[in-house]
Amino acid sequence: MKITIQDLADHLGISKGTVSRALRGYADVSASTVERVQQAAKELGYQPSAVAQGIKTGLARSVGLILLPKSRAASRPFLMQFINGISTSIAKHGYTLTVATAQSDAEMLELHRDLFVQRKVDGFILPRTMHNDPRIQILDQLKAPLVLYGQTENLTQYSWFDINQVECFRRATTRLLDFGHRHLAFLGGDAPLFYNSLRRKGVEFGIREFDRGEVQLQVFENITTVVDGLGCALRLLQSSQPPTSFLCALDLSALGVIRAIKQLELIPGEHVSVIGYEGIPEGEFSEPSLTTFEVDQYEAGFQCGVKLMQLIHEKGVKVTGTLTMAVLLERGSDGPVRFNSSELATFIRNRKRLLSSQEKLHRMTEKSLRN
Amino acid sequence: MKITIQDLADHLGISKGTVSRALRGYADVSASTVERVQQAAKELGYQPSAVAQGIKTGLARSVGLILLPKSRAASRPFLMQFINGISTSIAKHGYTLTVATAQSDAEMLELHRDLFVQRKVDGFILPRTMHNDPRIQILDQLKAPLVLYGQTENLTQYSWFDINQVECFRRATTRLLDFGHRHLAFLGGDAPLFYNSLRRKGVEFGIREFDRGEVQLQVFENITTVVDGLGCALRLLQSSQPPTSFLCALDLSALGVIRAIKQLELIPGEHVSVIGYEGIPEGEFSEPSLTTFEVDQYEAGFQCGVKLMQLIHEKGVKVTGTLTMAVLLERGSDGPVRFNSSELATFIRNRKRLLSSQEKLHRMTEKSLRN
DNA sequence: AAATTAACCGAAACCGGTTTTGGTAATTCA
DNA sequence: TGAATTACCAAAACCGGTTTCGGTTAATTT
Repeated sequence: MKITIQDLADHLGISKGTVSRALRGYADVSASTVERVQQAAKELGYQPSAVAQGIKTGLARSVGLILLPKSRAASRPFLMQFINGISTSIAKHGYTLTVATAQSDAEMLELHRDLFVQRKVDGFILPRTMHNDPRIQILDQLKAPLVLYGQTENLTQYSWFDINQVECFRRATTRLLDFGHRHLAFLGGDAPLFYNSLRRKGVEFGIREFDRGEVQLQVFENITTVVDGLGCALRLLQSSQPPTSFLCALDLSALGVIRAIKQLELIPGEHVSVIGYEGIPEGEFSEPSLTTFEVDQYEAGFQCGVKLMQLIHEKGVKVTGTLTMAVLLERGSDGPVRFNSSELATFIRNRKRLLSSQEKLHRMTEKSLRN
Repeated sequence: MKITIQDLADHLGISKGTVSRALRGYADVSASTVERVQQAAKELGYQPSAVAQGIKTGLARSVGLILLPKSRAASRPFLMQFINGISTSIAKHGYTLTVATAQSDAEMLELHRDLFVQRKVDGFILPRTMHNDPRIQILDQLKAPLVLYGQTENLTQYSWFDINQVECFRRATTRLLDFGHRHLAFLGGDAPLFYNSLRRKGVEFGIREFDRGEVQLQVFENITTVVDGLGCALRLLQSSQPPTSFLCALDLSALGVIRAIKQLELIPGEHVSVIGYEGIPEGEFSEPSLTTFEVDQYEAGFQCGVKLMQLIHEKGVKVTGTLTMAVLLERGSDGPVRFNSSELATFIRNRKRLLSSQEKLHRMTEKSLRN
């Protein structure tokens, strides 16, 4: 059925060793033979079996990416472009991407081990790095090449790629402080993931640089979805000391915050400011559009792929870490402070009280417009 | 470094053939030997190399999924759960998923051919089926096992899985007609993809069943993003014969339509109805929430995986097609017709004219509330 | 012209498994 | 008790490649 190297050799009347050497570009094959072999390979559609090649070279020519779909919120938006980036960079080396999913942390670790021990993959890309990431420990034992997308402890031992999230959130914070905000809330994401502490650290740096004692910061964690952000912001805004601005670790929660602000009949970007992070498409079309940092997920995947190829192919190569910046998209959800926290609290209280009368007015307007 | 079957055999003092037969469950190995081998394998952490196994069996134990990231809009939301479904079902057979991305249609075809000829994958899952899908033609030539996610021509020759989209859109249409709508717009998606004609057909069936001559349908295609839907709906609603309801082939465009309705100061679900398809998370939290059909992408991936495993392993197995239903989520974006098309047109015209005065009124309300 | 050297290629070993073949020892049957 | 099975396992062949080794022929050097 499928044509093998022996078929090709028989067809040409030469030995399969010579065919192999001709195709691999060895010097001890005459130019005319190389030409004949290449020609025949093309005509007969011969391509060497990656499986058979792998047995001798010890390489599967595939890299592993293992996903945990239960952590749905954060991994969904970035997946396609990240995969695209990885796939594109490793394809240059004849590599493909093996994607597997695990339903639990334990299964995830098992999968990493099994895929490598069974030689289904030659190395791994680890997204969503955690504190003391258990994947790293296992793969270290197996001496499996790996590249982190994200940072963690003992970074000098690994190749990694990441966005400088500390700097992003420092800038975002400075921006809000420059706008005159003095009551900030930081809505963190998945607490066990390393990014979360980086982003919080950025906020704290920004405040520390600036602080003359009058800045208030409230910190929350595990706010990962629109609903989380909505609920958290509703609660905070109706407290006695509401924040006048929100720094959100994730765009999704930022969109929830915007929704909360609107639900309270306030204007996001005027009465309350919001800044997100990630650059998901929905942020562009929300009302107002979301001020956020746009992360190039394609580039992230691409760089991770490049680094992994280096680790696998260039022996003795040193590990490398790369830190890049995300782009701040200055859009409509933040701006100069209008009220301080106390004023905002009063405003919100009054508004609530008058909501019914406003509703009534609204209805009247509606009615008058109807004909 | 890595332990091989020979290492294990040496360690046990038996031949590697016996080790292999013991692990594969052959009958001509004594129970005690099987026990010893399994024990030692576990202790030494031996797992056979999938690469080496593959050379004899001719199988790579991997299935291919090739994505076209340029068609970003439609493939993004469904990817994670679809991959999860595939991966979960094929993992039961020791299979993994090989994901690759192509930047053009030509590259996509090449990739399919190469991955199969190089034995990197044993078969393919083809999402987003097209009319006369060129992938099928190529894979047929190679006799590569394949499963379609979606339908196409000559369906009896292939295994496939799909949602009964004709029925979904027939029901959606009937629903709107029962609500009293008589002016419908169908915003189709990617025209070359097969799903698009199915969904349109469903709409047409629904109308034909019902029609007493008074139903008007406008059909559009290639409305695949929020922006597309927004633009299209804005234009239609401001025409002289605006539709009172929108059937959208994609949730994303439906969200755009909702936005357009709100931009015209109309209330979605009251003044104008919208129904989407796919069940993306954003639809749950839009205002109003989107009435749509929820597609179980995990299940789709799972079934595609199951069918592909059948094709690969059970020789002489017949191809099978499966059609399931999506669940209609009756939410807030549709409802009984309030105005007919002419009335709606008038209403929108008046509203536009009065927009400035309403704005003024609004501002006054704002002001009065501020203190 | 003889001796080297270079060019080229076939043969064989090898990679890590699976599967077939064949042989020995123990058991069962006549 | 001898013959025929049966149980078990070692050895070898095989899968489809890669790579090493060694030999033949032609070209170059002395």
